[in-house]
Amino acid sequence: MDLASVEGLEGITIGRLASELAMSKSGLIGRFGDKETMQRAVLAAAIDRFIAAVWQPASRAAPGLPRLEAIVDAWVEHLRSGVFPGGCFVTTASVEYDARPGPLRDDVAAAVKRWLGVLEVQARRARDAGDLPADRDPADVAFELHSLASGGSVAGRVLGDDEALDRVHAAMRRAIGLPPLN
Amino acid sequence: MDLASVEGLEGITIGRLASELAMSKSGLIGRFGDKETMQRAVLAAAIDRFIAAVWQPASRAAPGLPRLEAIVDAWVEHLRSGVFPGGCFVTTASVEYDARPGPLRDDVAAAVKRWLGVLEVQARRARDAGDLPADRDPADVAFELHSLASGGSVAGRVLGDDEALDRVHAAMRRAIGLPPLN
DNA sequence: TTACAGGACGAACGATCGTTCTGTATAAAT
DNA sequence: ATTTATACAGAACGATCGTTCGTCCTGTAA
Repeated sequence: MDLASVEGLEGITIGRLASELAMSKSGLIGRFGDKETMQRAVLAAAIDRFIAAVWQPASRAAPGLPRLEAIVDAWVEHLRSGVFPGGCFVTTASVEYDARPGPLRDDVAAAVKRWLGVLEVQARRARDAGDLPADRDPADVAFELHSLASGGSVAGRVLGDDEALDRVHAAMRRAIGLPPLN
Repeated sequence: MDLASVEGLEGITIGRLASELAMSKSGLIGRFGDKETMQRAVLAAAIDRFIAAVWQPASRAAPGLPRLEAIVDAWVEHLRSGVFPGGCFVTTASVEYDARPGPLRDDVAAAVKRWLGVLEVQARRARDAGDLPADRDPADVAFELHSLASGGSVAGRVLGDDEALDRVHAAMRRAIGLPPLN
């Protein structure tokens, strides 16, 4: 995962990864069968880590706006933590496969769709509870949050801008009608 | 540019590009010297195309909010046009090099910084004219617009969602306080 | 004591990578 | 008309790519 977050899933090389793991190429690939299966396993592992870091703690908050706020906080904190030295894994994979059909693209799309669904459900609950404007489309809210996190973290990384994630956080809170943090 | 927008700048291969251009490998690389110089030339050409498609028409609008609106409209239209079969070039390059130092990373960072500067200037003008709230940070506005365009277009591509750019457009207009389009 | 499954190894496969060198043909300059 | 420069083809280079092969070692079951 570390290697792929920097070089991309497509940038993983059996030879290099094997030497990084102090294994032989054949010993490594024997675990998965072929490279694509290994890439899918890496992606699945990274998604699990995201869920554990963001969804799991946030799911303890009350449904609706409180949970949405908890998600946003955990999300930004996850991006800030630097668990992946190369930035958000799914964003990297999205860019890599958005124009390249195949199982990996399907896996990435499924993961993004699932996450957007989670966000949309909470946005709808928030709207039904009166915590979001009645004319606000929950799917719009979900898509906007995802776009900000994805695009913002990439821009911050390439610029080397430490304040970027603060801006992302502020924009996400603004998107769901929460007041600035301070 | 077509090839790189799909496979990424790092995914360009001298052999493949040469055969796509019906040239020999040596004939192609002879033009640039080495691969990295060629990649930088491709990136520069893509940036020129972006400027021509987005900034040039928008620069005819009055400074401040009108110009910001023109930029947003042209920007979304540029993303919609599909000039690059693999999506926004600078976003792809940002993800590829955000964790990989070198001249290409520097080029990408410089381009993003320059564009954010353009957006920030117009946001400040809009704020000074009273078209944006006085407590709204122009740099925040610039960063938010960039994040939405970048992250939103990628998400839309990987999901195969045709409405995605409409959502991006709406979110960008919302970010600068403009009313929904209809 | 034997049989066998699983994991990992080193070696090798053909293919492709980026780069370099040499030769030739065309166009420009003298 | 002759020289010079440029553009490109062709061949070859060492390196690395993903994959496959046969072999060995270890641990468990019969």
